[in-house]
Amino acid sequence: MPDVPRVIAHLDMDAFYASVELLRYPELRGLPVVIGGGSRHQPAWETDPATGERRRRFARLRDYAGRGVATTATYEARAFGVNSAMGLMKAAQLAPDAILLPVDFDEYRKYSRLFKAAVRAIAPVVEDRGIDEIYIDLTPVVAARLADEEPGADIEADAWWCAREIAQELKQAVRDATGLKCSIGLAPNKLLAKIASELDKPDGLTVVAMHDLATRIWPLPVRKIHGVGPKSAAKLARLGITTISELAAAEPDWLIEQFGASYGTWLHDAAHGRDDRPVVTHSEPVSMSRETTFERDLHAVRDRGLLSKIFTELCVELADDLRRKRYAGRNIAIKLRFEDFRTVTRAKTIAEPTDDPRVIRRAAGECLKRVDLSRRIRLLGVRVGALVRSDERAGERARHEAALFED
DNA sequence: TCTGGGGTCCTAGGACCC
DNA sequence: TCTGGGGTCCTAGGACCC
Repeated sequence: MPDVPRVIAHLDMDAFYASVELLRYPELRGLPVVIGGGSRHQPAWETDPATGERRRRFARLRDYAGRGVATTATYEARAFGVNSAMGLMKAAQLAPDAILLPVDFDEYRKYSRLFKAAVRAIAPVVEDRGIDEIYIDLTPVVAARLADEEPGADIEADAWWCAREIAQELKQAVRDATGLKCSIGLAPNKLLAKIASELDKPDGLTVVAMHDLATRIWPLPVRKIHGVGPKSAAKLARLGITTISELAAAEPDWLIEQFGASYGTWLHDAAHGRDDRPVVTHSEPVSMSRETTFERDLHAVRDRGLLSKIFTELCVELADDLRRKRYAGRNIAIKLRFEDFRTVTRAKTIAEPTDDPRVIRRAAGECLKRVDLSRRIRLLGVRVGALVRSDERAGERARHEAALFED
């Protein structure tokens, strides 16, 4: 095998949920469509009184009332300023005539499996980054294809050319398998690949090599770095840094002073495009949770019965999730969000991992007793952490019991 | 008429043990 | 009487991501 440079791809599905919905409702193509909210705005069939024609009736954003947010929007809706995570009430002000569709995760997961399988058939080293994006290590694929390269050839240039061809094949394979478009970024590492995939959305294919850093990456705002969120961006702005080039020019020692050793060092490396994280093909879950925001804020005393019912339901759903996926956990935690949006958590570690709804409910109930409940509550959540596989747990018990009889 | 739901990782501080 | 340092486990909160 020739010694090819490391080539990482980041593949991001374009407006994923919205695009899946357009496969189902092609008549909505070209219109502003927003996905989000509950399930009460399901499209319904109706008959046109004039023509007798059967057609679907879709909910409009202006008719929405509630606390939901937009999960995705088509590019036509984004043109009105609607973004994901925006409250639907606010989105309705910007685009009252936009179509509103409920989220259907089962359907999106189906398409997620399809596109990931299509990619793995070509390039098997894939890291899952949620339902609609993945990292792919193309290095072995490139190396295999350049195996016959003559010595002395420009391997570096050929590798990037080859990677671009593979990326084109990946886009076509995803399209064939799902009917959906994606954007791919190619770079020497995950950090740059992630930024690259966003540079030419939708349906993009962008290569960012190290020598493109100053021209393609440095002019961008710091917020484009995956790991710089609203808080850090605001703090950097207060310090006079808004672009990645300004961040790259900052003294590492000064960044460490401002942001601590770990984050400060990382910021400096990120601005210089340095990142050696591997593409991780397998990972185990750390925690599972269920939470719900109420339609109206609930009071611990006045709404006690309803609150208790919802609390138990969350525990039952969570236990079902754990059992279905064959996990159990020792750390039981609750989360509350109050009417003023302040969030508190309480946790309790129990002796043995559990997936039993009653055990979870009891431990969670004990956590709840440690919270001051004088304010009204808008969200309640339950989480189980410190997970182990249920089948391993049986093995662990057996080993533990066997150990008791040793010596 | 503000602000979902499901996650990961990090930090700081306290308890406890050696 | 005063005074150790390291390691592990745990909790609570927060930043960030999709």
